[in-house]
Amino acid sequence: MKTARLAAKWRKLAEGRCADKGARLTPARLAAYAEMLACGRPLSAYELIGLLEQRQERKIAPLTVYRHLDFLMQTGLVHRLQSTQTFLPCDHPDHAHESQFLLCSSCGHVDEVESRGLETLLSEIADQHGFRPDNAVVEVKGLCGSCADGEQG
Amino acid sequence: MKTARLAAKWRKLAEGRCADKGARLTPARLAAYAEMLACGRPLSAYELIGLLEQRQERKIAPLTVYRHLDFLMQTGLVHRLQSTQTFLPCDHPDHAHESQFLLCSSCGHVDEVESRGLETLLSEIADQHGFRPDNAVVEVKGLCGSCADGEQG
DNA sequence: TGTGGAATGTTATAACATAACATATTGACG
DNA sequence: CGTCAATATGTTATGTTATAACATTCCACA
Repeated sequence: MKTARLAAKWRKLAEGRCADKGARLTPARLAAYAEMLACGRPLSAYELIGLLEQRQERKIAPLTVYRHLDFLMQTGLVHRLQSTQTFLPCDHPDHAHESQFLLCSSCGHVDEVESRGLETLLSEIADQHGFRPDNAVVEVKGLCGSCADGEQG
Repeated sequence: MKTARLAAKWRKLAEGRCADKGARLTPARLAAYAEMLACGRPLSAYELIGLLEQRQERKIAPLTVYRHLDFLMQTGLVHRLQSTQTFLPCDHPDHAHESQFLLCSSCGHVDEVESRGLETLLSEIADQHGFRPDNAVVEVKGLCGSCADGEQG
């Protein structure tokens, strides 16, 4: 199968993550992951299908790609952005974590950040409401540094 | 038009919000809003269509309802939950604000909370990354008080 | 009372996601 | 090695969410 090139470092990390869980990082799954890494921006499932079809010169059913995405999310290699219905490779695949995202509405760039402080505060807020939190979606829309600069000088 | 009953208090608030913006709270828009308030839980657009069709005994095109939802969101009367693709009437329609949500994955109940502290922290985090925030999606999934209690005694 | 902007109606289609079932691949184990 | 069970993939169809393009109606205001 013809796949996007994937730096050895990322591949090692991905294989490590899967091995930990007894999960199989098959060629098809790796191909989807590599394509996402190569792209460098969030992709919708159907954009990803398009890229993979182009690369592999064959039809791929949506379900196939959704299954790969589910797998990659379960292993923590990929995140889903709820506010744009897109998927993004994790920026810190070397450890499990909750993430927060800064989405630039101008250039589409997404920054993945980790703030223990924010997670703590969210827990406290939940607690105040008698709520037992499981996981939190935090997606901030705005302008990234470059776009904000460009806008006013 | 046959619409769900809407407490005078909410109606006043809604009319006030619209008047402020020179927006017209038409019967159809009011009907959609009333139906959502009457329901008491988040609704998908198509669920709302179903309820309205039942109430009014006629077909309603998706686009119609999406337009009403867009209007209600612009006026701040309704929020959209990104992680479930559903819509929920605002719990504090008497003032503009950013909201955070606690979504119970067991009973479906959603609590809308406001935390200035959280908003401040999000701003700080954005600032640290040279990001200029516009608005933030914060949706915490977990178990509400009743469901958490029920689960373990 | 006409007229222009806002709102709604109508039809069609795009975009996102999963169901149900068949087949193939893998790996553990006798 | 063979075979069985589990996992992964393929195929077809369908369900769900959302918008496009254009016609018509409503309503405030000159």
